[in-house]
Amino acid sequence: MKNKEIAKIFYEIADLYEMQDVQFKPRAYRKAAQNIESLGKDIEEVYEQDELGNIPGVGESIAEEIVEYVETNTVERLEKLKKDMPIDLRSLSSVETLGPKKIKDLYNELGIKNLDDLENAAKEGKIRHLEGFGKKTEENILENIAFAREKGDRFLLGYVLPEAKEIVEKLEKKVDKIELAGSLRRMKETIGDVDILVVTNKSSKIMDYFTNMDRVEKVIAKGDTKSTIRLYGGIQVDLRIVKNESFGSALQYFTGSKDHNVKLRKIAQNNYFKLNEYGLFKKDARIAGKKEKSVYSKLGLDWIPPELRENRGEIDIAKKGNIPDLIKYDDVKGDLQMHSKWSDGSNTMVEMVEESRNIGHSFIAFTDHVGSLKVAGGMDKKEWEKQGKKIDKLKEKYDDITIFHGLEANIKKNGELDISDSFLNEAEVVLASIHSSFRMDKKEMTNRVIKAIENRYVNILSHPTGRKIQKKEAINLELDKVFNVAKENNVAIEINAYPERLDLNDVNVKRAIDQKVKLSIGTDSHRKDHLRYYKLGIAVARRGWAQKIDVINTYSARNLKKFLNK
DNA sequence: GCCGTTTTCGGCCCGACTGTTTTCAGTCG
Ligand SMILES: Nc1nc2c(ncn2[C@H]2C[C@H](O)[C@@H](COP(=O)(O)OP(=O)(O)OP(=O)(O)O)O2)c(=O)[nH]1
Ligand SMILES: [Mg+2]
Ligand SMILES: [Mg+2]
Ligand SMILES: [Zn+2]
Repeated sequence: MKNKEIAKIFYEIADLYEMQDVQFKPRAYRKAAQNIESLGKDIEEVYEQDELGNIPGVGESIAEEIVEYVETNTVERLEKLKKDMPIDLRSLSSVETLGPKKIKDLYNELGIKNLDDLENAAKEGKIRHLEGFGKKTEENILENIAFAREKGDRFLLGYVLPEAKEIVEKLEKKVDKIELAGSLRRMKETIGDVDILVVTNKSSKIMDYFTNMDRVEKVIAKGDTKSTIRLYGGIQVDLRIVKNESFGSALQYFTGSKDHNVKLRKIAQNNYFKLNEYGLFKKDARIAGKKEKSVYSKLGLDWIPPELRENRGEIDIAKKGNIPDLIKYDDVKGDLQMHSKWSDGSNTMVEMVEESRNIGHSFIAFTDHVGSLKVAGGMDKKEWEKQGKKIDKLKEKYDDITIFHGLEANIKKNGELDISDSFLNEAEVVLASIHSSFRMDKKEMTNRVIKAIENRYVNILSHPTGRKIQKKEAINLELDKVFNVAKENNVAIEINAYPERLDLNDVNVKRAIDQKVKLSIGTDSHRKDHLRYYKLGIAVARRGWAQKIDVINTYSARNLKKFLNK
């Protein structure tokens, strides 16, 4: 898949055009880049089918450049732009307060190309003399370079969410209303910062409190309606305060995404309205603002669940009144992947069951590793049967939760599973997954996975693409073929809910839904506190437009048994 | 550069905070 590479090229072109003060092209290139990134389809396939023009935001000239890249591995336009501006734009932009205009001036006036150049110039006091710069600007730059150097990737949803909720709890008692917004409310898999919306009439007091909390490393900005802080550990938090009359429109604004907002505001314009965080206005009259729902309805749209607000077609569907009833966070009745001490988990089965009951699950499956995966404590048949005896006891002990005795088998290089049929036949749930030989030709890999799915004992294809966010690329797989075969064989595709996996991801869930293949949520818990991550799985399902019927975890234990006894 | 139930050419979202300015540009949300 060259989607990411190509998107990166177009983002870079956008940035370079922006520095040259070229109008609107940056927007066009960014939009194309985003749509290529979230295509959910291999762009080379689209190229082969000669359908590049069907990608939103891709017109004649960008399509030509995609062709150019696929065929020559380079895009002339970018090479030329880079020659004119041979600087490390990425690292310079990562310095807070440095944007395209300042970076351009710094290069033109002082020849600054990278962070080292920047640091030297600032230390030598050269920057303060430039027009539009000053002493304070120079000091800020120097201060921010250090953070830019150590700043890492975006944060994982599963790890930020609890921290964000802690901050909300601290503020909650002091304000009238509070809500998480931004990418956290949209439940995006990675999070750039924490965005919090508040209603209060004691704005300056709250801002004082917010900017003086424990763990605040730096106050980046502070005003009456908006402040930004950075906590130790690098997480940035934005706080926005509005009056109650604007709560709904502010929540709409602050939830985003940016592109979703821009499109809504365009629709408002077309209706001779104006939309901003303070409300929807007809002339000077506020016709919506208190409730988010009325902002959408006054624009002629269904209310859109935050998870869908990525400007990937949801607005057109809302206009037609066709937003589906997505799976809800309390629709899921159980967890279909977890490990215990019997393989590589760190809690006992009793502890896992107790915690699952606390969560409110009505069924769970133990899916400990079996077979050749010895590093993960892979059990042989005898040991797994011993585990079964224990599970029988647990089944007797607990009458409020159904426990399935499952297993996670490995898909060998040739597509066979690494345990015998008689072993597979004993399990109530069979997960199949790839744990080795990740690098294979796309066709070979697809055949390998399909062969596993066609195994009559397999119920769930687990962590189907093997990606780990920011750590490991997805395997080469023709997902559409895999989904098709899975559907025919009554195999569910997993949404692995572990924070760094989230595999399938949102766009691939959408493709699965389109093919009507069933989905299974499993936390892949290796400790009892991982069990809470099932909500991340639901979030991914929602972001992929899944409804209740698409997800087998919403079945009653009875109906789930039927599905598993295929 | 892209796009269209107001357009195939003329627009392209709208506002807060900071530092540099003497009325606003740049960056960010
Ligand atoms: N109308 C409008 N809204 C914006 C713009 N930039 C940001 N917003 C809104 C929508 C965003 O979801 C929200 C919060 O901004 P963030 O920069 O934190 O983005 P977001 O949380 O979506 O993603 P993140 O994970 O933080 O990178 O503010 C903009 O340029 N125009
Ligand atoms: Mg954010
Ligand atoms: Mg933010
Ligand atoms: Zn494991």
